[in-house]
Amino acid sequence: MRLASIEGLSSLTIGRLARTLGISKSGVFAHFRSKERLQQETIAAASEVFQREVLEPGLSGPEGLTQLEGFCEAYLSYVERGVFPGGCFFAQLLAEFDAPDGTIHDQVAAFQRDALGSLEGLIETAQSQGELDPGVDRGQLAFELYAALEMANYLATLFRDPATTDRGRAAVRSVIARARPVEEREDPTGGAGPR
Amino acid sequence: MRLASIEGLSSLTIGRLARTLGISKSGVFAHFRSKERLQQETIAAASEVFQREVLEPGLSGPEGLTQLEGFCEAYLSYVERGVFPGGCFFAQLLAEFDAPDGTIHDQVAAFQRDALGSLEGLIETAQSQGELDPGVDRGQLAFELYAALEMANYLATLFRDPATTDRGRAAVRSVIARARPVEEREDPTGGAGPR
DNA sequence: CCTACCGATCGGTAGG
DNA sequence: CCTACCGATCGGTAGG
Repeated sequence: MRLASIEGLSSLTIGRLARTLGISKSGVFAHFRSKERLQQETIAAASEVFQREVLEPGLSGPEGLTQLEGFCEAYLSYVERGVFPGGCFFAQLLAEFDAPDGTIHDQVAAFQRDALGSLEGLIETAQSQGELDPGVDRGQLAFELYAALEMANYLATLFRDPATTDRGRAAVRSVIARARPVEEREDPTGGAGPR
Repeated sequence: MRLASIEGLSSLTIGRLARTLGISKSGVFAHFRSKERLQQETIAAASEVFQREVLEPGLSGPEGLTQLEGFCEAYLSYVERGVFPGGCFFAQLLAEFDAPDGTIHDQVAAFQRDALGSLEGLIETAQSQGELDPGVDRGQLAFELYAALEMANYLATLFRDPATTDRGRAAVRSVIARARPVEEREDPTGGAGPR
C-alpha cells in the first residue's frame, strides 16, 4: 500500500515486495499466485484503511450536514496525517487507471461512482432535514466538494505543504455555505469571498 | 505524449517507442541518448501542445475576467476534444510525480506553482478592473478554479462521459459568480446553488 | 539508422 | 518458505 501510494500500483511488483520483505520472489509469489491478485489484495487492504481512517471517524456524527462536513474533514485530516506516504491511495489509483482499459479501471470507476453517490446521499439527507437548500443540484455539489478534497490531496503531496489542505477546508466551507437555505446564510461568499 | 498521457511517463520506454515506430531500440536511443532525456523532451513537446491548445485560445481575449474565463473554458474544451487520449498530460504528470522525489517531481512542482500563479495574476487583473471583488483571496480562488478543472479532467477520463466536463463548467461559473463585486452579483449561488 | 550484445529485472514455473 | 531456472523486457554500450 505504501509503495503503491507513492509510485503507483503498477510499480508494486513481486520482486520489489520480496526485496523489501527480505524474502525470495517465489516466497511472495506463493502468497498471491499472480501479480493481479497481489494488486487486488492491496486495493482491498487499502479499502479497509480508508474505512477505518476516513469513513468511521467522518460519519460518526448525526446524519445530514454533520456527516457531510465530517467526511470532508476526515478526508483532509487523513491526507494531513500521512496515512499513506504518497497521499490518498485512491486518488493515486484514480489518476493511474482513469485512461487504461481493464479490470482495475472498471473497479476504480465503480469506486469513484460510489464515493460521489455517497456524497449525494449525505447531501440529500441534509436537504431533507432543512440544513441544505432542497433546490441545489446534488450531483454538482458532490462534484465541487470532491474536487476540493482531491486537489487538496494532490497539491499537498506535491508541495509537501500542510497549508494546502487548508485551501481544501476553505473551499469545502465555501461550497457548503453557498448551498445553505437562503434564510440561514450568514456568509454567502465562503472562503474565497469578499472579507 | 499519447502513451504517457494514458499510462504515465514511466511507461514510456525506449523499447516500446521503438516498437511503436517500427525501428530498432538503439535507433530510438540514438535520438535521445538516455531515458531521462526522452522523458524531458516529451514534457517539452507536451508544453508546446498545451501552449497551442489551451493558453493561446484561452488568453486571446482582453485582459482580466475574460482571460480568466477564457482559460477555464479552453482547458475544459482541450479535455473534451481529447487532445491527449489519456486526458490532460500535465494532470497525469501531477498525480504520477506528486510523491516520488527527483528531477521530474521538482519540475512538476514548478509547473503547477506557475499555473496557480498565472491564475492568480489573471484574478488580480480582473480585480483591478473592478470585475472581481478586490477582497477575495486570490490564492483560494485560484485553488478552487484549478480543482474544478482538474477534477473534470480526471472524472471525464475515468467515466468517458463528456457531461462530466459540464460539472467543471458549472463549478467555474459558481466560483467566479461568488467572487464578483457585490453590486454586480445577479446570481450569488452559481451552478450548484438554489434554483 | 542497424545487429549483437551486457547485466538487471519482470512474471511465472518446477521441484522441493 | 527455498534454489534454480524460463523467456521477455529494461536501459545502455560497442561497433558499424
